[in-house]
Amino acid sequence: MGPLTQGQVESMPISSFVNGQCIYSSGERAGQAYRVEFGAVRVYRVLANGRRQILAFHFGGNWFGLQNEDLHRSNAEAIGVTGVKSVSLHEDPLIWQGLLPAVLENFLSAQEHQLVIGRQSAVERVAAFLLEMSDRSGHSYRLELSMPRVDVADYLGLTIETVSRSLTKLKNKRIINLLGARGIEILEYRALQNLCL
Amino acid sequence: MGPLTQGQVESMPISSFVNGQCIYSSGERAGQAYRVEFGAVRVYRVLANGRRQILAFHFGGNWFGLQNEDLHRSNAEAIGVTGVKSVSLHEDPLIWQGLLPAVLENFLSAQEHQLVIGRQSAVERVAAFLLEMSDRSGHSYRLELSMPRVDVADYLGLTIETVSRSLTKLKNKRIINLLGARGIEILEYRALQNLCL
DNA sequence: CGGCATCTTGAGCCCTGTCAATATGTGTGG
DNA sequence: CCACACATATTGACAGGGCTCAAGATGCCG
Repeated sequence: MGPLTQGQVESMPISSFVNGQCIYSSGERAGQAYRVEFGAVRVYRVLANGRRQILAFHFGGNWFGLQNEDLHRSNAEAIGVTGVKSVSLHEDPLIWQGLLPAVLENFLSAQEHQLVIGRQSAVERVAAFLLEMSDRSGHSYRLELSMPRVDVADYLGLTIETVSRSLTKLKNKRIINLLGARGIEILEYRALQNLCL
Repeated sequence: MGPLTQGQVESMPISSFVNGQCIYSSGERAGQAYRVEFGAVRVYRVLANGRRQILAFHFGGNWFGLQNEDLHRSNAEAIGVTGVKSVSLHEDPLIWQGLLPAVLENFLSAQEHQLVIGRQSAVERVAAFLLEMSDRSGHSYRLELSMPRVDVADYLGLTIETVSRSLTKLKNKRIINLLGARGIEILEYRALQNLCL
């Protein structure tokens, strides 16, 4: 991803996390950039009343935790067994050059997601989510979601019940198939795309 | 903002735009970074069915249009009479160094906004919006919104009717006062903050 | 002062959240 | 390999917040 950081990152050891383990949390001192090696990561924020919004999911190769400020404003947790490499942002100011593409990518994803949660209905959001997951796992038609329904809901700004109902609707329309609790089979890729228009 | 770009930008001429005029639009060739000199800018995307989501508002000093890809994915329009300076991103690759803080700032704003449109009710969104506008105009208690209701609605993922009703609710609670169509007087700053928790 | 855009208010409905019960799946220990 | 227990997911009934459609009010500019 970042050409300049390539060597510096590759030489770092992998930190391993178990399911649900915190990688960093809000209020902590920042100063590291992280890259997922295996597994998955959720980055989220919580409102005072307990409502949670997942800002992004990160999978193998994705960078996260990129920020200038000294304190973290969000939390990052492992989803399942997860490996992460990290580099310090303070030591070498030039490190940012290599990370810029990653920052822009994260920024673009955030904007993309604004559109989904701002202007789409429940089924449309779920459809968009399935497409995103499919695309990020190499456009595969069969995939295992790495996160539970709660995470999907908090990512899409919905409740787990609505997510579940939306999935059922898509299943009844023969657009997808549900394989167990986490498995998804996409039967009509185009139909999903049409829902996101 | 960007120390390295300071000189290069200052020497650029100001391009002027009238209300509603397009600065760039989706599909166009990118390659410029823009900075608002006076006036305001809305950056938005439109879904195929016509639904619009405003991703961000930009005011004096704010950078926008920052992206790596060759094509724009969003539209930028002037709100009122607006002046903009721009620098080319291709000529000098080092230009990005100075722009990095601006990118991170835009990224952070996008995340902040995800929380608002993902997990807050109508009144809460409007309250958050008023606070944002107040903060960005120097924490003033009296302000003139530079954009019409439809822009506020498309920014917050609501309809103009709901925005209007939410403002009325805040007025009835003596938290704000409405001064004409665009004027806002904040009576209870803390009350607004409490709504956004 | 008149005309038009913008904003507000009202009535009704639908989508999604809430609360509650049931079902499914997973992992552990016998 | 099965039984049990717990976590996770689905389904149902109901209520409420926000959207839609429609009318009226306000403000702005010529």
